[in-house]
Amino acid sequence: MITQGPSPEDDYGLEAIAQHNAIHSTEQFPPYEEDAKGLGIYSGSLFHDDDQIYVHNPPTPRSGTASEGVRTRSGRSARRTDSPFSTSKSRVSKSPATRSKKEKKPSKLDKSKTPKLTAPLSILTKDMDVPLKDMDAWVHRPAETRRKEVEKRNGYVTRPMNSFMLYRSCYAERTKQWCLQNNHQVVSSVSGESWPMEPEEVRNQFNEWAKIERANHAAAHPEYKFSPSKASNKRKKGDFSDDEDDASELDGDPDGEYRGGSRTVRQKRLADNAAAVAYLPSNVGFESHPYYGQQYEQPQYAYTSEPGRPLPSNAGYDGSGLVFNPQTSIYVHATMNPHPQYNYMPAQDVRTGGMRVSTPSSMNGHHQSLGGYGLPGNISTDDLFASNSRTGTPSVQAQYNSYGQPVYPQYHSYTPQPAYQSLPQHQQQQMYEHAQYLQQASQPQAAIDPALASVFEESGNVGGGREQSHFEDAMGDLAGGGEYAGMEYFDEPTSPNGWRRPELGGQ
DNA sequence: GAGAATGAAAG
DNA sequence: CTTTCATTCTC
Repeated sequence: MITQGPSPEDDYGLEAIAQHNAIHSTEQFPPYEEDAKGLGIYSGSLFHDDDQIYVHNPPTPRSGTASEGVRTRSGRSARRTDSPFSTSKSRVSKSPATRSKKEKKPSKLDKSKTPKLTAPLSILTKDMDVPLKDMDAWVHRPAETRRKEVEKRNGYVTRPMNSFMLYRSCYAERTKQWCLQNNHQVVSSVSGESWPMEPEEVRNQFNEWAKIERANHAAAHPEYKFSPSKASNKRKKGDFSDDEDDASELDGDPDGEYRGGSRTVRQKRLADNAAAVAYLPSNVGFESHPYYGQQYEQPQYAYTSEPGRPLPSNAGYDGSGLVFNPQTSIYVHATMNPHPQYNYMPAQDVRTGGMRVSTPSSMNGHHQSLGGYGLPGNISTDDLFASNSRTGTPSVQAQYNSYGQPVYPQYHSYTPQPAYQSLPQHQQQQMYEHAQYLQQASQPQAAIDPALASVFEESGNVGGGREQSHFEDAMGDLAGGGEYAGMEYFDEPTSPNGWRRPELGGQ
């Protein structure tokens, strides 16, 4: 991260926006050298929230000596996203003394392949024709489908994807297109960089999906238990006990010889999943159910999870806040918002008076409006049609996937105003400014005059004739080494995304 | 408990 | 190999 990159003088024509950012960011922050080209993500758009200004603070590996959080296997310091759904007790503190291993991994990935993003992928790729993967449909795959996948893998049960994996998968195609390469190392890298930049609502949405995915995965494979292989033998060749022990504890399934040692399915520890199974209907078999016939017609997504409030007879919920639909044997959505104070979107879809929802993902308790971020789901038809008329795209109609769920092409552009209508004046202003900055950050060219952004959009330069790749556009100063100009990183952010008030002198 | 290790996708 | 996060294993 801190690595002194080539520090090229060429700034890919991003001087304008860089200066713009610098103007805003250097006022209250010690000016870094990299600031000029730092392309501070949100630096210019100090995000106001009730008189509080938040600054996105990417991790600073060097400075974060106190407690910089988790480190990945590769030694990189993991960003603190503070997943609201993390069941594990914050694995936050990382003792500074424990740098026994490699403090930092050089990362063989070529630096030139790790572009510095100016905005999250949800913004950068919002106008691309490449459709996003319908993660909502994915996480709602019926158990039957899931079991077929297992059979296809010769009985191997994979782990459910976590929020980031879902995110990465969702944007993989667009990311590849955006970077103009098929290297998934790059996709992962870019996704990893984009993930902490994503707005709260976006990450919350993927956290929701991850939660749903986990629940449906557990429902489809009640006997599954994650059991990582003890193949730490690779490293500690010393304590090479044996992996035959694992074989002994196997339930004796015939199909277990494929992947070395890794037994992911154990029948013995059903108790561990008892909590998850407890609220399941007795007929967990559910092979004969037509999955999504009426699932989304039913109003169970309007339920709240207030403890004392009974749920309708056709729904139940567990401690995780997911609603289980017995008719489909599928978990639908979470009903609780663990961090409501971080939502700057209204609790209801103000565009529709909270009445209409387009996809189940918007049926959760959050009622987030993510259409602007190009996420599948949460896109009202109003947005689609409005965008349709704006962009001139041929009829944008909801199509349905094999699960009977609507899948919307992502033709719409970010039109934040409609979502703000019913908000208080000051909130409208906040969100508008925030959106404007994101919009601007996604289009460095438009930094000359943000008003021209719409012209850019409608000029139809998205799909075909782009002479220069986004990849290069967004490649910032590599010398920055991952630091955003004038930013401070707090090890204990006041919000899950690392946003925090800079306060006065701060640090 | 903390920290290390694994594995989810994918080409 | 590459990413973050969830989970389990190991001291």
